[in-house]
Amino acid sequence: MQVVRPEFVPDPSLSHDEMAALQREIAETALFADEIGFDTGTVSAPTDSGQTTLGETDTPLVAGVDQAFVGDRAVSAVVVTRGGEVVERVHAVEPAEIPYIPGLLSFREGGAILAALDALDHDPDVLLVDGSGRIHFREAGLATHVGVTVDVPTVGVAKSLLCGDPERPLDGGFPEGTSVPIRADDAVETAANGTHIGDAVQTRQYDSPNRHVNPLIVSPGHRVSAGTATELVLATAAGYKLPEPTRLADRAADEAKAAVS
DNA sequence: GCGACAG
DNA sequence: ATCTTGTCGC
Repeated sequence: MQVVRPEFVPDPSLSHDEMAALQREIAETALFADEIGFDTGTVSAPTDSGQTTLGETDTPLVAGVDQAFVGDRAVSAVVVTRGGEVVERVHAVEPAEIPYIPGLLSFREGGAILAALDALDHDPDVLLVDGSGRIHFREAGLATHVGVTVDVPTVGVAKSLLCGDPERPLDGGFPEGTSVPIRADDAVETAANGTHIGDAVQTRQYDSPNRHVNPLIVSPGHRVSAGTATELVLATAAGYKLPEPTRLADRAADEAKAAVS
């Protein structure tokens, strides 16, 4: 898939202020409401009702995106799935021009992700990107930046909270299948306090009282609402904390990294 | 100045 | 993200 908005391709040579300014533009261009070309109810993980039904060419393509690093190089892997089955896997290696800076992650990893997406033969209906989307200081996290640049629906799937106020403490997690709203606070400079910017989502939980799993932090990237983002993550989870497309991309990134090392 | 911060 | 063995609990 190709870049649709060249002006938003992450440029690592920009100053921090210019990066922040670009993110504000991206956030204004982003759509945090549903504009997806498929039915959320048709999305599923492998372990649901057996395997994929014969020839489900109508089932949406859900891709997982994840990165690994080798020295100063970023390895981005994209795994496209349909009904829980792998349809395509690609990866790209690009130099990581700048260090990790909270709030500016897309300028470090974005280039490698766009390169990997460019190598794709299939055009995913939605991308599950590791990191934040709308849950970001300027509502323009990695998932939002990538989604707006290629104009494809994206969901941010993070393992920890960057900013925002969870409606309830996240420590200890919640019952499996549950989600808790995360609202904008003073750290989110572009949104009014209280705005629903994402959810803490419990894709997995233990039954025993002396062991628990912390929730995933899910937020809209582009062209999806908070509710749909959470729904998609829960629908593609298959017994593990990470949704299946993300897990597969995780593994693919590690394998590609090993091959590059 | 202090705190807080995805991957 | 990455560096890494054992270890606690199902």
